[in-house]
Amino acid sequence: MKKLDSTSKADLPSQIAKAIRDFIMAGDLIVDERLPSESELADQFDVSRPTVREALKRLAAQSLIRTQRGASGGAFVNRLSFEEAYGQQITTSTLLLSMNAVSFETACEARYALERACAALASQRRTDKQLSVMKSEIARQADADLTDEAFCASDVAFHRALVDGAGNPVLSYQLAGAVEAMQPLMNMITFTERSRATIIALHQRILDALRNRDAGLADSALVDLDEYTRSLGREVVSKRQARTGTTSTA
Amino acid sequence: MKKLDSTSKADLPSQIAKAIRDFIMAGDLIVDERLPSESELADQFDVSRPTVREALKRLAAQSLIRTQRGASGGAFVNRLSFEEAYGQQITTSTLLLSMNAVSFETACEARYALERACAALASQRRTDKQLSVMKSEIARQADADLTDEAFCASDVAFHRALVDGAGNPVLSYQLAGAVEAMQPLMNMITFTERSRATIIALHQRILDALRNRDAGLADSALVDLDEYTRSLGREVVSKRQARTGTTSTA
DNA sequence: TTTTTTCATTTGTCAGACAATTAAAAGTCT
DNA sequence: AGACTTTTAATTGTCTGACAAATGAAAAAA
Repeated sequence: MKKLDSTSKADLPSQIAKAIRDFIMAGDLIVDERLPSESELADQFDVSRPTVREALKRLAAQSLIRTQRGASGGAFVNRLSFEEAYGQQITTSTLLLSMNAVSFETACEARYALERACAALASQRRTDKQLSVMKSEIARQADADLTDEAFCASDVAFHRALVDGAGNPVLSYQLAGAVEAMQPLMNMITFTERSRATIIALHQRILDALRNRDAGLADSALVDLDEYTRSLGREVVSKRQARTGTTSTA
Repeated sequence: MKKLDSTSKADLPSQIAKAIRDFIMAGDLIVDERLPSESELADQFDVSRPTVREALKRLAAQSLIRTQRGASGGAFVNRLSFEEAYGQQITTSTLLLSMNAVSFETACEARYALERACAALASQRRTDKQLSVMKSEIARQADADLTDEAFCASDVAFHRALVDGAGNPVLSYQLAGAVEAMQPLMNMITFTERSRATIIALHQRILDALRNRDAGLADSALVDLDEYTRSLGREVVSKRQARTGTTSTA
């Protein structure tokens, strides 16, 4: 049924995990189907149960399977939900950004490039509900008592509504990772009263454009927001360099 | 140092993995730093070594750590490469598309929306090397003996060069997942001689536009390619429905 | 000093055991 | 018969202990 490559130098759990993963991805195991028990798998692959367990844990870490204890328990092929996929994407993106020292400029550019693509679609398809979410987030952002973190969170919610306005779950999924992963970077930026007002005004321009289904205005507002966000980032970086003399970009 | 939430109902390896992952993501463990040995971790978390091992395997499955045997071996924080991130993104995206029955239309729309965003940047930044890659892929696609799979692979290579032309690794990373994940769907489409010629002509238009740094022409060529790809998809779906009477969208 | 050997450390794998959980089967009462 | 309770078997979760394999470092020999 399943076979291992005995010539491979990879450790056994990896090989077993790969074999099962290939099985699932090829469609030989469908969603909610039960895998053989750990003991049976151990027999099939001719390894011990702990080895099989490690392989299953690897798959569980990727949300490919879920396990259940009990009489009719076992490992089941998991229907990957968009939510779980978000989580993984965010984890991966966050690490990529933090470890590969992607510059704020690069991350910003990618984010707004994707958002502009969404805005073009959203200007056609946005629902009233999404407009009202954006409106209420703008109202929240105007609260002077808001902490920087809360301001950023509201910002994320606003942009999320914008992205969802495109009505394309694949785009929402792709972008969610980028936006969320950028939040630690965004949090490092200090939002003065003046910069908050500027951002809110730009948000309002985006909202108005979407309300009027004007893709061109939405795009130009996003371009301006892109440029403004980058200038804020540059400011923070230069200030820090002046203060510490470091050249880190992370 | 590290603590577990004893009130959580999640299994121990999950909690341990989360604790270590949070440690890494917070920057308390930097790249290439060595984690305590499995025995030491077992003592710290007050669990047995196999339990720790399962936790480490989960992290290894996410490419967060790598392990090495031997005297000075152990688990080390892994520098997540874009390549590894690609792999994970592709796995996740493929499963999402295959299991959540995203329609061909939706996937197509997302893909070309992202590509158009890249093309705008690529028209400014593309290098001669990327242009030559695109040119040679077009030449390959003109070979009538090419199998459909090889044609698709060449198509992916062409679009990859286009995306890389944007010079933004974050965008490349985001899009790689979408494009690769769509390949199984694309492979299902039968490419007639006529459709191949049409696609090649559109590729040529894109190449010419990028060569002349004309963002507008590149965009309109991609819009046309988007529309043409979707029409091919609709054709295949309607033919299949007529033949089998199924209404599946996957 | 250079090479070889030995050794301690660490992960990889295994075997076996017991606990916790759960659904189904068996039993019991009305 | 039907509803409820108890038992039971299956399965994963976790632990203990052990040995193999790899590997770098220290010790010994040339």
